[in-house]
Amino acid sequence: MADAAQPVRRPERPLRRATIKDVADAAGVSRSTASRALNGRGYVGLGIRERVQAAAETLGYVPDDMARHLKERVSRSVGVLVSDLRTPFYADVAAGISTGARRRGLAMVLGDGSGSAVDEVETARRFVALRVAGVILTPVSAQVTTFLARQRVPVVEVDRHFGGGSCDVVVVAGAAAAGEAAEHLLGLGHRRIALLVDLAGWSADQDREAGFRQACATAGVPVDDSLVVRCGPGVAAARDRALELLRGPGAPTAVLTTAAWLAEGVWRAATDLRLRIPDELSLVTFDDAPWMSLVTPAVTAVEQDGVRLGEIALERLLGRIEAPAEPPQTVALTARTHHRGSTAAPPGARAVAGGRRSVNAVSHMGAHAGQTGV
Amino acid sequence: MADAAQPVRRPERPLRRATIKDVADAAGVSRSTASRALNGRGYVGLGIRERVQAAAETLGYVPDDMARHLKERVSRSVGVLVSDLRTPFYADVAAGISTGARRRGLAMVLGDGSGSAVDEVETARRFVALRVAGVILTPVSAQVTTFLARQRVPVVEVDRHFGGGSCDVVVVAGAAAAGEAAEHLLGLGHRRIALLVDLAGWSADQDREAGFRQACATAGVPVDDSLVVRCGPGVAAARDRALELLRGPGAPTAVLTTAAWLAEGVWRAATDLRLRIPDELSLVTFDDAPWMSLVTPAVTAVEQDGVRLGEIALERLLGRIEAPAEPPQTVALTARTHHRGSTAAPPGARAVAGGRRSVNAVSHMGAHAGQTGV
DNA sequence: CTGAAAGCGCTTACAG
DNA sequence: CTGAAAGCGCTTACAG
Repeated sequence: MADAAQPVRRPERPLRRATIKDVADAAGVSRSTASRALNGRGYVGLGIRERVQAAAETLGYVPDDMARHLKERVSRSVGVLVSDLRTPFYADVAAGISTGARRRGLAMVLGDGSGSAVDEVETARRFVALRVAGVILTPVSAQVTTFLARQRVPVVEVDRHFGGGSCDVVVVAGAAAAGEAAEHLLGLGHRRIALLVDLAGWSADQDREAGFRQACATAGVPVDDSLVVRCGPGVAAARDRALELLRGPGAPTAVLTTAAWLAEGVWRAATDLRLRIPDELSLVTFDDAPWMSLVTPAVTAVEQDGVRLGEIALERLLGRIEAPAEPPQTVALTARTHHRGSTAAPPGARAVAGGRRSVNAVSHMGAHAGQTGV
Repeated sequence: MADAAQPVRRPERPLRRATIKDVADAAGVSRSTASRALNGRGYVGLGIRERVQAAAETLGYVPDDMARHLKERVSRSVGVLVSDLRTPFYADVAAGISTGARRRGLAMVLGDGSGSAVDEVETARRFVALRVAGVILTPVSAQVTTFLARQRVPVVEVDRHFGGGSCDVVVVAGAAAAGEAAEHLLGLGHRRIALLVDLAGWSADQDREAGFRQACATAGVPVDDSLVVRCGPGVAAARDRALELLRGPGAPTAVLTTAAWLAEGVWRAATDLRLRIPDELSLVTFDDAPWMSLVTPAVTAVEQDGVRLGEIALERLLGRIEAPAEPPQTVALTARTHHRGSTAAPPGARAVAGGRRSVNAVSHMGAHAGQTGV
């Protein structure tokens, strides 16, 4: 009996999280009024707003987005799916999206791929279950984009594309940058230039290869297909392939790589072979990484601004959400090249150049010399 | 009239996403039965399950997690808040959490701090609004943890701690590693060893400083406080401070840094000053980065396995969610040091060592020589 | 074994 | 200006 008479002790911090009903009760109003007072829509009596806000504050009330979303049918989150967060480029993309999302009060749900297409779709399914407003991804196959399209979820593909023009795409203008890199090397007098691309065969690498070949064709220099090598994944694999390449009889005098890890493989291989850069081997790469400006000589690199790519992708996604019916857009960012010390005329250029060109002539022609050969 | 007689054309892909009611209707059962058939709980008639699943498949049905969560009162997502995704260490932590989360079917909601405590709390509030099951963070202040604790959200602090033992913590055993690094340098004969730490003053850096001082004390070598320098944020700031330090009259013969970007600053400063490493300056750092094994000489570094840290943090969080009342735990990972070429005896060691020690004696004593001085 | 009903937390017409 | 009611999509006792 005594027990029954005791008032139930309300724990100071209830295990149950405060709901709008708690806030309404504390403020002495209805749930409707509390809701209106809190989110500022609709009329609310003088002084009521303050009272409700104070109650919310006291109770540490944080509205449940799930419930709100359920009612309002809108989402305040975006899904992001990148290949591998441990790769700085992808981390930068995620960082760019994150910054924009924070500014707009959006939550970012992030998944990183295991590389498998099936896992990607599984992650995308979680995004759909979470009812994200849209998805930004660096696709490893067409499957995710197709799945998401079927679910009517707006999609933006970053860095490479699989959708075949069926969704928005944000990339780096790789063909142009690869062309300029090739022209630079051709201008220095290189005739045997190797191109190392990711075995995965992303569209980004296809673009760059096309730009490379175009520049060579324009300069009238035939491309030796044995010098276009696909390798990966991972630095170790790249190093092995580079070792084969550089040690062979028809070794190139210059290498262009399409990713930082490919350049790292070449760098390590060159170190292994005691090949001096740039005297014996010139190196240019896509994807500027911190180490490239720390080593000696520093490596000439095409910067791909992942952060900017992410920011733009988010803008595109938001634009798409606003206007779902508009035709898909492809945004191509111009890449910036950091010219550093890893390129020079090929060894024995004076002799090899023969009737074509003297070393001095070459050096006067500058980065775009290759084009004068048209 | 004719119009009214026309059957309404159902769009092939309705704009409205399929709900469980659509699935139930298509399968000719009630919503309750459809729900049971789909999630495997409760009885369901023979053949019914298959029929419902087929209907779900056809309609591309993906259950709404928000609604499910609202009803079940459970969350299938975790919040992660790191300082800056562009810093490889934090990206690694996020990657480790992501991998574990994917395996467990959890979504990861990721925010990266703007560095400001206020923004951090704002992001944490979004996590609470999303009703995440728990939060893992690299805190910049005690505020977030306090806020989250008040909201009864389980928290794990990674890399550093502010909670004062009020929440779970997963860190690298920094004091021990710093002590070993100091012993290594002392063993080589260095007496003027600088310590560069992050100006931010994280607990991680405090630990390392303590380990460093302890090792020096044990070896009977007084620490010159002007050699303990706090700098940041950013490589440029670190480089400037390193320049001052290395150019001064009482310049150190060795430097220990607590982060990759600090080491980068020192490396650049040394390059600026044409200081030869390791002959004129020894360098040891925390936070192994790719460039450290690419430069010449390669840099001796204490590896902090961010990925592993993330994996363990997630495990701890899940453990905490299971057992909310258990006392908080601190997990300290032993750090692994990669000994490379950036350390050597100090310049003029033979002369300077004087009555104390000969260079040869030192080199025979190995990495732990410092301790023999006790 | 199945389905009608209740309810998770919220917001929004709508009636007063 | 306010509050009762409906309803977002889902699941789970519970009655049949």
